[in-house]
Amino acid sequence: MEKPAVQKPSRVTIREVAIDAGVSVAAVSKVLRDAYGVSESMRLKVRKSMAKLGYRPHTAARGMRGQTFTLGMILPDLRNPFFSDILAGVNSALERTQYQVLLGVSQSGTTFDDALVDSMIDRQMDGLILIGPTDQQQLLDIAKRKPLATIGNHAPGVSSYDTVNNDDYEGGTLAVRHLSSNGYRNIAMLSLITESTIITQRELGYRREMMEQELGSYINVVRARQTMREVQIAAKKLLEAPDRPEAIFCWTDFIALEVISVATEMGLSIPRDLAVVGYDNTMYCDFAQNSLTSVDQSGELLGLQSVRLLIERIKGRTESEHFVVTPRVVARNSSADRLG
Amino acid sequence: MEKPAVQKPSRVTIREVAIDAGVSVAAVSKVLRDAYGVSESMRLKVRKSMAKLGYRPHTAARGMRGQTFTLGMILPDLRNPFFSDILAGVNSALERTQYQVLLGVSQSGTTFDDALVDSMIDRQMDGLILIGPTDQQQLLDIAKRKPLATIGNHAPGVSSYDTVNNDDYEGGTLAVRHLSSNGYRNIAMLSLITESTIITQRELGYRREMMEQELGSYINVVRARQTMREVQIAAKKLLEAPDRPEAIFCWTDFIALEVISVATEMGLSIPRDLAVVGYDNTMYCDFAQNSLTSVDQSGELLGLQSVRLLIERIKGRTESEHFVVTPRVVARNSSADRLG
DNA sequence: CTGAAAGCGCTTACAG
DNA sequence: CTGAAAGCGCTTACAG
Repeated sequence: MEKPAVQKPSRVTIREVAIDAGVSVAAVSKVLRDAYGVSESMRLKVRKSMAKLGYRPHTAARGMRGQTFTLGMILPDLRNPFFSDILAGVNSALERTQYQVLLGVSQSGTTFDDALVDSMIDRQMDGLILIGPTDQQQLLDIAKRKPLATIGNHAPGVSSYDTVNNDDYEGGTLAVRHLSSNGYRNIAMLSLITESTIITQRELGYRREMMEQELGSYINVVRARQTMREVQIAAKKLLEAPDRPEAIFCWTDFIALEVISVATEMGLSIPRDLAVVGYDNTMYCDFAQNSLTSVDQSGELLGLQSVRLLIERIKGRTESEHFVVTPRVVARNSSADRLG
Repeated sequence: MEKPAVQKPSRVTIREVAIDAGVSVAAVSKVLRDAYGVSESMRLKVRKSMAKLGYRPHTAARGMRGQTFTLGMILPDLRNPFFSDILAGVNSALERTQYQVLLGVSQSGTTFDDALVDSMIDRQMDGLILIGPTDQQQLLDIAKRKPLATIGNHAPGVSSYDTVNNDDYEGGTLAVRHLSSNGYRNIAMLSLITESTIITQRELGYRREMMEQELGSYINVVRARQTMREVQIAAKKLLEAPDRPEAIFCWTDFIALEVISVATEMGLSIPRDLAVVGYDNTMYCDFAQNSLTSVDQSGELLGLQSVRLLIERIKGRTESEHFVVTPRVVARNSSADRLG
């Protein structure tokens, strides 16, 4: 390996701060960590020297013995604007702390990319926020190694890590109730091929509420992978069937938009010929050409809570917390009242 | 600060590998780094012990003296699916290397959030890929501290860092040429309030080609910030003017979709009453309800090249490289031929 | 309250 | 080709 071209302008270290302030290296370290056992006058002196010299703690060195004050967050992809909402919440929770969040994107399917998880642990992240996959064995293994909080993974019985979720069962219920009260009866669900507990819950909510509304004979759950091609095929199949549904409840907005696209290309009109409801209430729902009704699960709140719980756990909490927020339907034109 | 609850299962260190393999610690380090001066037999022995013990290098410790094999990438936001294309290219470039990429999101406007940049440097990232802001002074300062490559920043004269871009001037030119050849004459541009060189180039290409097509009298550049509200206001103002444009060229897809939304709500039909062209050719262009013509700048290629250049620079290259890819128009219904 | 010293897990000259 | 030793910039018991 050749010599790196980086010409380090010799970083200011804790030692130089100590000399400048006329105190010991240990003292500076204590001030840095806000540890107890330091007099006010020393604290002031040290802070002054830090500012004067432009001292910045060296994260790798801190990580060798203590914390890195870095949280790792893994997203399943970067296409779904829902993650932008979550991140907004994460950032606002981090604002007044020493922590920073660094993101990784795991392209894999039902589990997190082990290489990425390992790499975050190798980099001494203090804790992990994992979004998406719900392989319990993997999550339990990770929780053994690092403080962990998940988003989008129902595991109410787990004690070794924290979870943050919206009530997906309720979300499925609300979607059906909304469509039913707007006059739709033949309501299908376009779901995801996955082991994910959140998808399972949405499906369950859909099924139960269909029964509840005495629409049990219309229950129809079609599952597809999260690729454009597979979604198109699934949507076409639904729309070309002799008992074409009057409405389709989709597991995420992204997919709902694709369904609108397929329906439009088939000459169907939304919502006259077909109503569509999505999930996540992302910004694309608001566009007039979509005007997509969607279940809002408060991404920002989920992000905020995940950070709060994770930092608590890093600081020593050992019992688990499982935070759940109630979703709500944001009605738009794509599911307008049939009679209206 | 309380004691962290992490029960480290005592990581396998380089020392234990050395003992197991019956060699020195230095030897293991050399094998780890693929450094020269190690016999084949020793290399084999060491690798075997590493595998047997499940050794994983401790990134923070490596970072204290050498490299961390971590690249930092900063995105301006998570809403634009264009960044997903870039990341796909980044990942495929990284596939056969030891490097990993970690993402940060900087919400600020015309410069990168210094706190985020500093934090990546504090964390001993080996190099940085920065997307978006183009404050030259800031970029030059960063380049002094770390190997740097930018995406979406034209700086052909700079020698201290590398740049990767599409030819935004050509992109602006192509958009106008496409619209003009499809019969549109009164073509406005909806641009971004920014110092960004890529926006400047797109505007310049737009203006020059309008002149070239003898449409100079129609030149009209309106600038707005990247918020829904401001874009709506700007779009409405354009569409309510007495000399309403026949076509609007938007600086990114995202904004183009919002223009379609505003136009649709005003009762205008796309493309009969208004043609729209976007930029980035993101996946949302394909939806039938959008069917948005867009300038494709090959995000994947940009991501790939940025990694290639950055790693070269980390390995010691000091002259700069400025990679430019030629964009192309992907025509869809939103700009269909007026006569057709 | 304050500080000297050991040590975190590596890499890097430097001898051999 | 191989290894002993110093050191990267911090934190952590442990004395004082």
